[in-house]
Amino acid sequence: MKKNVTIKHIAEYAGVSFSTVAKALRNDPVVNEKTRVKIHYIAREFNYYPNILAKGLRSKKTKTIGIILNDIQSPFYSEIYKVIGDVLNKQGYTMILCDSSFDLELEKKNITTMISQGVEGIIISSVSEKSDNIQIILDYDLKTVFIDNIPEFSNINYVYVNHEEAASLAVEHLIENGHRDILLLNGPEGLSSSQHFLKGYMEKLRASGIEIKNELIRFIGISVEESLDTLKNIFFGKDSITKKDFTAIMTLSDVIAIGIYEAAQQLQFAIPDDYSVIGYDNILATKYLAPPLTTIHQPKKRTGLYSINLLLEQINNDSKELKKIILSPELIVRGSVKKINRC
Amino acid sequence: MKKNVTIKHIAEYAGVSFSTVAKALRNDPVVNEKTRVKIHYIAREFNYYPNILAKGLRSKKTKTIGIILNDIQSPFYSEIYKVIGDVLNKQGYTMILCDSSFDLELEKKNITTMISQGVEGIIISSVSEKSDNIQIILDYDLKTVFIDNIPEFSNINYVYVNHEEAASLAVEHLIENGHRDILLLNGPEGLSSSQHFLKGYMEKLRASGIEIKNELIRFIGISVEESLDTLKNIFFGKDSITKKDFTAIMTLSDVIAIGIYEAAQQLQFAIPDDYSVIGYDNILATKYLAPPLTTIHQPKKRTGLYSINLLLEQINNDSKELKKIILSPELIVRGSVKKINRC
DNA sequence: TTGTAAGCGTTATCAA
DNA sequence: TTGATAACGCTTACAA
Repeated sequence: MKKNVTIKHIAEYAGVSFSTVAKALRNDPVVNEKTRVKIHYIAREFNYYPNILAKGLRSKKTKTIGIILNDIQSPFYSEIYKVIGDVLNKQGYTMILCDSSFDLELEKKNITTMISQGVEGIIISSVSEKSDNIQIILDYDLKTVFIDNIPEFSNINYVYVNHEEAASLAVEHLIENGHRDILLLNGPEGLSSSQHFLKGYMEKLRASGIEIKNELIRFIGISVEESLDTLKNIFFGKDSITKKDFTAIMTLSDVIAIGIYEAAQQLQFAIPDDYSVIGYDNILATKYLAPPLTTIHQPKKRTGLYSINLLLEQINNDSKELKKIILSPELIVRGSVKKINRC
Repeated sequence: MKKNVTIKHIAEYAGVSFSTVAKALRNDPVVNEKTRVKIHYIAREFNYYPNILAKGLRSKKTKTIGIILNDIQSPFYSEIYKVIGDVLNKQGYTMILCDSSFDLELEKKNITTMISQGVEGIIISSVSEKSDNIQIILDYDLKTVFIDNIPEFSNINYVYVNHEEAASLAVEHLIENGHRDILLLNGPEGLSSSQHFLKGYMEKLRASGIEIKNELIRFIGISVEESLDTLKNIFFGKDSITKKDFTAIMTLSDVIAIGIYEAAQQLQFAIPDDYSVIGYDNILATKYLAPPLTTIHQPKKRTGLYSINLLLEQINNDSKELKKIILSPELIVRGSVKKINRC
């Protein structure tokens, strides 16, 4: 790495003191117009890059914010942080992105790293709703917006899409189409989204007078593979239920739903003729699947926008005011649910 | 933000000097085992988070690396930086992610920000192959691995998937299936990937004795929308060509191909009966589209893995050795190409 | 309008 | 084995 050009070098060359350079570079009106211009010119000539570390160390302004998610590859999250990144870029902030992979230890490491890095704030989709990790954030008084779940702490900002309502919407649509035995391919059991989703599933079923069967509720990782494996086991008789025990499948994520499409190919069943399927998230590709996936839309762009605006507002106004935003999901009817007549 | 706990606070409480604390925290064997343990204990009690800014300022080791891409939301890139992030996390590095949106000015800003942030190295998919931006990187002697294109500078590390070969593979497959009039929905004209891809397209056509028609070559943004718009214009007679002028479409990206699927829905044509389609990248969802998309696979995981390993190697060994890796794409035949008999 | 000096939280060197 | 001190590059009073 080449030795860095600092304000001292510029000062020396310009024949002024380094604090004058500092002021000139910040366009402090106190400095003479001529010297200001000259110093800017020299800085440019010398390829001067201000050292954010030094700046941050002194002023506590690092112009950096952290994003901590459980799966940065997921199209769901990437749509969210895309808009966050755009806003940040416009405001001169940089974004540190971390993946917790649904792991509390990793999440803890990510949080402490963020603190060590001196971020001005974070947006986090936490692994759990009441872990010690959240306490770390609270203790440190780190400016934070939670997304995708609602931690069980009152003094917290969040932007949340109502997963319970989403599950309710899905169950309702399935029931309207004659389904009663609905296999739920949920996310990991420890994940709060899974719990909210489960709650919506159960309550809607109960409200409709349909018996809840525990064997139809599965907690799996959010991936094509785990979804596929689950169905394989069922089809190959390695499971407590058989392929006759349900007529519809709903999932916590479109990615899991895609796993069902893969299973359909491998196990030779038809969607929606053999099983109706409803996903969740409404990621880009779902519209073009065969058949187009009926799913529950999450307002991802708004989640991103609201969360970053909330965070920036807190940072800029040093505000302590709590903001809680709950967004509603929306049913998108396409072609993966079929009306059936029960005997 | 709460006032930070520093080694000075710990030192005071422990009744030792702060430099002893520093050594103890780094497990320097020179310090007495008892004091070492005591200091670690206190640090933990006090919620001490080492200040990376100060550390970086002093030691030049920020444990941070930067990733600069043209579209962080793209499933293609996200698969790449997912593996990069995993490796980084394991090694105690953090990742700054920036989006250049195919814009040279934004890219420049991203690069200078990275430098200002004191990253130890960057992985970049540059907008162009010979911009001043690359010169900035070279001038600063910033440790860098280029991906997804090959800048026209000799002293550079890269991991590149041969786009020319990819286009060639696509054209070949189309020709084998009887197609001669192949609409190319390429990326932005200024993008080097587009140029490589174009070259492969043209050379394969030429080698096969097929006339190259310039009207069949289109440079568009990599998005569903622009792809859709292009086809709409053609269908609505707002273009120099008509819908009869081609029998197949190939694209620089699966995302563009998805735009064709959208167009098929809106404009009521059938894939592959009316048009054969070949994509590029092989992103997750393509396998489940209707019909499953025939595409050219890019080894994304390997691109990520090789590039981060290359970079880390450079950083850790302070090596100046140049490494150039070229990976080969691979044709994935699925259902979106149909054999036709020309009259 | 410009310069001086202290300090941010570390690391690293040298002395005790 | 521990402590004092300078330095990293910047911001920010305060003095000139």
